Amino acid sequence: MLVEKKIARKKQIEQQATALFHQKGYAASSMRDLAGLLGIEAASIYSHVKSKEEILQRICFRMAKEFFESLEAIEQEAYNAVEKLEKAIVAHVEVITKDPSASAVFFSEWRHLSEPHLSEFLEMRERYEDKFRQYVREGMQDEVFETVDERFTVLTLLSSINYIPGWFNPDGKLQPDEIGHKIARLFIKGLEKRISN
Amino acid sequence: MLVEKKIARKKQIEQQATALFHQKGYAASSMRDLAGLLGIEAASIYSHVKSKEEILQRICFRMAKEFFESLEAIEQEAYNAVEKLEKAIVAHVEVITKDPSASAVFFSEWRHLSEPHLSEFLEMRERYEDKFRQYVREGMQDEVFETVDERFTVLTLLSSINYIPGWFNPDGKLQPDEIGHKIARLFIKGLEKRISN
DNA sequence: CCTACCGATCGGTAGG
DNA sequence: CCTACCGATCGGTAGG
Repeated sequence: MLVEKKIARKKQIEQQATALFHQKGYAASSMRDLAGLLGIEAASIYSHVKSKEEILQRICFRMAKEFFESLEAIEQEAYNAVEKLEKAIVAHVEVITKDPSASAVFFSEWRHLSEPHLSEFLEMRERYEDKFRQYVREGMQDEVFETVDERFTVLTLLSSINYIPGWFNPDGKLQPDEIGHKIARLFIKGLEKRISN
Repeated sequence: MLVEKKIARKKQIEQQATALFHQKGYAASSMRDLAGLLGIEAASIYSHVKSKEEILQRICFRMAKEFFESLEAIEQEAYNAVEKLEKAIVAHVEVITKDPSASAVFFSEWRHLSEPHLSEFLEMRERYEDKFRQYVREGMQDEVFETVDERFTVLTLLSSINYIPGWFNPDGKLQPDEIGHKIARLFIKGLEKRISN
C-alpha cells in the first residue's frame, strides 16, 4: 500500500531528525543536513512533512505521551506512596533509556516550539510533575517521608533523571532498570524519616 | 582611559549575549539580535570581538574558572569527606545562582564550541567531576557512605544541581544557600549508612 | 561605531 | 522525489 510506505518514510524522517537534533541541536540543524542523512534532496522532505517545526512537535509530543502512559499504568494499581514513587521513577527512566536521543531532544529542544504548542507542552509537563509531587505529599502524610518542599524535591529528582540521555550507554554495565532503582533508592532514602536520630 | 572603556563595552556585550543565548539558544541567536540589544549595528560588534563563538567561549570558560576556584577554596581547608561534599555542593549552587543565565549557557551551549576549545572544556568538566567522585570515595573508605557507583552518583548529583537555572528565582522563597544545603542534605542522607537496618 | 556590502546558507514553494 | 528557484537572513569584512 502507498499509504503504508508514506507512513514508514515519515517515521524514517522522524528518526533521522531525532539523531540530528540530538547531535547538533534543533536550531543548528538544517533541512539540507536532514536530507543528506536520508539520501534525498531537501525539497523532497516537504512532501512528507509541512515544516521543520512539525518534526520537532512530533518528537516532543510523542515522548510526552509515552511518559504519561507509563505513569497511568502505575496509577491503576494501588500502591503506597513509597512504592508509587519508586515505580514512577523506574518507569520514567525506562522511557528515557528506550530512546535516549528522542528524550534528549524532548528535554532540551522544546523551547523552540512555537505557540500554541509551547504552552500545551508546558501544561503537560506541569501536570506530569504534579503527579510526582502528589507521591511526595502522600509520603509525608503517611509520616514515612520527612517534611520537605515538594516542588523543590521533585524538581531535583526529575532533573537528575532527565540528564541520563547525556551519559547513558546501552552497552554499558548499568541496565535501565538498575539505573531507575539506584536513583529511586538514593532519593527515597534521602527523604525517609530515620527511625533513630 | 580608552582601554577601560573598551573593556567595559566588551563586558556589556558579554552580558547581553548571555541573556540572549540563554533565552533563544546560541545557534538561534544572531549577531543582529545582539546588536539590537546593544543599540548598535551588527558590524560594530566586530570591533570588540573576533567572532560570535568568541563570546560563547568567554562565557563558558569564565564560568568554568569560577566553579574551579570555588572548589579550591574548600580543598585548602581539611574537612572530612561528608563536610567536603556538603561544602562543594553548597559552593557549586552558589556559583550557579550568582549568574543563572551564564550558568544555563555554560551547561547547555558548550557543545557549540569548536575544537580545540571543546576538548579543553570537556577535560575541565571531567577534572571537576573527579573531585566530587573523590569525596564520595573518601566517604565510602571512611565507612560513612554505603558502597555506591561513584560515577553514577556524581552524575546524578550534579545533574540535579545543574538544572537549577531552569527554575531558580532570586526573588523566590528559597535562598541560594538554602537550596545548596537542602540538596546536600538529601544526597548525603541518601548515601549514608544507616545505624540500624 | 557606521555604511555598504559579500558569499553562503536558510526554510520553503512551484511545477513537474 | 527532483530541478529550479525564491526572499530572507546569516556571520563577517572593507573602508572610513
